[in-house]
Amino acid sequence: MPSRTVEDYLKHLYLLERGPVSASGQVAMGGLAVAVGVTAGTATSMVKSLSDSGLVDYEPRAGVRLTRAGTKLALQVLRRHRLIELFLVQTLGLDWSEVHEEAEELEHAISDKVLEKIDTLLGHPDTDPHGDPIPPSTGAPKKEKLTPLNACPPNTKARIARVRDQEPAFLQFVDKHGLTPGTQFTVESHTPSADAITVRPHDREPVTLGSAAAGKIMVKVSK
Amino acid sequence: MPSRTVEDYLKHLYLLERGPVSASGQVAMGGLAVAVGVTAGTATSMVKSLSDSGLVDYEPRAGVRLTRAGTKLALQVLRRHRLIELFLVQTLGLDWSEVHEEAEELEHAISDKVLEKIDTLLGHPDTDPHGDPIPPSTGAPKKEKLTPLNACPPNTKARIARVRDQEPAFLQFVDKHGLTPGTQFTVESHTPSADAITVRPHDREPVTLGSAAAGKIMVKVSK
DNA sequence: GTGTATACTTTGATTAGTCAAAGTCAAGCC
DNA sequence: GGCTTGACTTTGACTAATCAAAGTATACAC
Repeated sequence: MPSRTVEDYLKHLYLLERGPVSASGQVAMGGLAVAVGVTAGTATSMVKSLSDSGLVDYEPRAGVRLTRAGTKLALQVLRRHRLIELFLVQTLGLDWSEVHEEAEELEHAISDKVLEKIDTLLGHPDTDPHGDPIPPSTGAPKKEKLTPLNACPPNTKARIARVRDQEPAFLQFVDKHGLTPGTQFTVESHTPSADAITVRPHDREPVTLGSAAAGKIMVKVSK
Repeated sequence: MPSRTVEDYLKHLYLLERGPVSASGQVAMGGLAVAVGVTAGTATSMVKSLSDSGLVDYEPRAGVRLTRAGTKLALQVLRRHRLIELFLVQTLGLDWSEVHEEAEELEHAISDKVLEKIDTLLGHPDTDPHGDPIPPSTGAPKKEKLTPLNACPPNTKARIARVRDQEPAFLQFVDKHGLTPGTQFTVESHTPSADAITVRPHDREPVTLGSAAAGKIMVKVSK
């Protein structure tokens, strides 16, 4: 049974590997250290020990990459995290802006038995409240082709699929303007020079976002 | 925020203080070490540090006792533990024989916010699935006057109030014969020389228990 | 090509929690 | 009163995880 520390490193490695910043598939030590919230030296020594356990491939000064075994464990952690988030929102009625924090703790404490009960109770969902895919109990999550909102030209009709940020303030903003996953909307205008994009969610007032914010919102364009 | 180790020591100290074996109110180091599952030396050094934090009073070679602050923390842990147990049984449908183990982990991971949501969802219950009182969010649990089943003479009519054991096998036995908290029953016979007591739960077949087993079942005698 | 900034690694120290084994105290027994 | 026994405490060592600071490598700039 890996320690919660190990689980955290693996989880963040997985997210960084598939994240927007990943170029070569190798994750830089600096980025990992920031993600996990430790100093660079700590990350180096921990990665060496993960490497000894066969969970990552590590090339000094080049970067880290999860092995198959490491990826499998990371997906299990992510599954727990995301099912817990959804459970907290749907069953216990917490606000979606606060469940990420809660799940950070619970993901290391919950047993498989309880997790599968939750999965059943929720009807085997495949995304969490932020639209992030919930990995199945074995294997990798299926990936959908999504477009960042800041890449959508005017008049695009699409559906919010995913909000890639866990900042409570941002999530509350998104919620307030009806941009939660599942919402249909139309791009009203997009002015790259002004760094702004205006969208009108279905049945709602239009809202204008800066490009950085819009980049965190992934959408599924209607055919 | 106390570590989970500290929480565990405090919780066990509380249970030992009120437990059947407590004579002077002071808890012996040996008993504490066994309860927490560490060696005696470890218990000694941990208790010294709890004493430095003002959570216990410690007299070397005499024993330990929770301070007011320590008791308060212990009650918070116990509240979490017992609410989680009930939640796992009622909301997620786990078997009562297995929830103790699950709650041992979750009690250290759950936030106050989530706990209060659970409390509300369950309708502010005051006992857990084993009949153990759930301490209120502040203050001590109110205590009910209960009698151990092995102290009941024949023809006593009573209600099962509490089952003081967490062994899955015992709990499954109790469940199978309908001796769960809340059940009304009559004592059919009690033969101290044979160390046996036979009870008939309402609407069920009679069942015979040894004195040790019966001593773990606390009942509320009908007036 | 040499130099320097930046990213990374190494080193040494620290903390929490643990165990095994050696040491000490106190109670009761002869 | 001295001895033994068992409970407790002390000591020394270990592991996992961490940081700060010193050391090293690489890439890029010129």
